Amino acid sequence: MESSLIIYNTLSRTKEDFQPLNPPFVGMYVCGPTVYGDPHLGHARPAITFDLVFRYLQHLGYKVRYVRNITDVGHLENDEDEGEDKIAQKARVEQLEPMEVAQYYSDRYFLFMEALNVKRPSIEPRASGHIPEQIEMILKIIDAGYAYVVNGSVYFDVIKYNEKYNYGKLSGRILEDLLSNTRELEKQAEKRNPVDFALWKKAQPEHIMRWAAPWSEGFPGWHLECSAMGNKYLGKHFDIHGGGMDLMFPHHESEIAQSRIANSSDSVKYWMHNNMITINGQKMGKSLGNFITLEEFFTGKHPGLSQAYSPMTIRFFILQAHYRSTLDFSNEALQAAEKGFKKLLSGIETLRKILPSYPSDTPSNFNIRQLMDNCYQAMNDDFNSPMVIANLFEGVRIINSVWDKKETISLPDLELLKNMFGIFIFDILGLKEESPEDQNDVVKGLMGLILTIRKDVREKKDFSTSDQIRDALQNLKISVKDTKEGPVWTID
RNA sequence: GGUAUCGUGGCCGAGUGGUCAGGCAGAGGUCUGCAAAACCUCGUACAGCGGUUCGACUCCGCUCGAUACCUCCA
Repeated sequence: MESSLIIYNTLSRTKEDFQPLNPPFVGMYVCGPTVYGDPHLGHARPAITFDLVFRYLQHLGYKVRYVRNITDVGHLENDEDEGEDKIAQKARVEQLEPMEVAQYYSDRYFLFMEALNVKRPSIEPRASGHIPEQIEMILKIIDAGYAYVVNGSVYFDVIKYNEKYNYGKLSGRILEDLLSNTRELEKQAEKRNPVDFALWKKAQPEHIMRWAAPWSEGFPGWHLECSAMGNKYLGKHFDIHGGGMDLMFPHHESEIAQSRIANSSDSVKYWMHNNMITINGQKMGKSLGNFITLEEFFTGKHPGLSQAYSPMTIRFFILQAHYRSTLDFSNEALQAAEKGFKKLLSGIETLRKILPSYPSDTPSNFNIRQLMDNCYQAMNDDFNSPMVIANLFEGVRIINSVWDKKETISLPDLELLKNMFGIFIFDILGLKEESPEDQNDVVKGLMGLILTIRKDVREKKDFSTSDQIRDALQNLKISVKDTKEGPVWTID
């Protein structure tokens, strides 16, 4: 395959040619959700970003194994929790088993991801199902001399690691700076150094989620699950690791360190990070209390929302920005996305009705091949979906012009255009038509009857009655447009 | 304070050393009984100040501003 795909690698801070380690196979690991709360807009961005990557790599012919974890081993939320496990705390509040909570929110996550037309990854491993692998990894790191045990907990020795390797090569951090910025807290008294991170934590008595390990009954450190599961399903060295920019430090930096020591090998060739979604310029996050759940978006039931937004509107909105840019949420921006998406969809409908121009040797007066090349070039340039969308809108303009008989299109070009729209809109961008309402036969029959009556009065030039019917339908959220081919109605 | 990313027209958002993003909103026009849709035309946009250059929104420096991460824990 001669794709000239280039990917921005956070590790080098440059765009690099994408050369898989073992073509045509590609291994991709993406940090998934912590299932302790309802999925919100912040979950949608990485899911859609890497869904785009997954889809495009597959389109190019790669055999992709895409692994996205489910973090169901509880983690702390913020300093208001007193060292209590995220999931365990929620469980106590709701009087549920921790795994019941994890199950519930995983299901919710899958449900909303499906609504966003995000493809299920090849493997969705759970951290709780990979405790032995994580313990094994810790043993390797201890054997290699880069971890130490204190009171049943195990910590990674960052200082020692940094003597030989570079702790900070991903995030641009410099260890000396990190050290000078840290202060001593009694909580971290077990650590030899504040920059060290936990591989295994001994569980406190109130901690519900716990597993037996050589050092104590406890639970694995947060960074470990991704390293262990990535290693298990993709091997020591794999192609792509993705996640949100907020995970770059310390999470991914620490993953690099652990894997390097445990596997005696670099773990990841290309690091990809999607940027954040902001709301009023601020990161959207649970701990900030400014997040809007996906369910609230879909139903419109949130004080900050002036209306409901469909899953495909959200998806289109996200794809209209490049994944490495911040994307600021507002009702205005989302409404613009909704209208733009509708325009794109109506372009597709028109495309289905278009016939090639007559006579059959009439040439097209525009270049479809060029348009398609532009789309591929945009995708090849670090997955530039906004550029693809811009070219699709150029396609919509052509479609409408041909429909209005203002431009001509040849049969081969028409086929090419249909092909292009199918590939880019549905296969690669993963958008789909939202059949807004399953109109039953009664509705269809009634509308047919009403529009026939309206047609009759229009022919008699009784426009006041005609407009009265149209206005009344509009009040019922039914729009009627009089086209050359007759009236067309849609439910808004 | 450190690290990183970024500051584009009313809004969202691409991109480039010297002709074009695109969407939404707005103005005018064509079409239409009207409306809608569609099509055509229209906007002294690139935070500020210097520098490099024949030429910078695009490269370099500084200033200002924004956001994320930088303590525990994940």
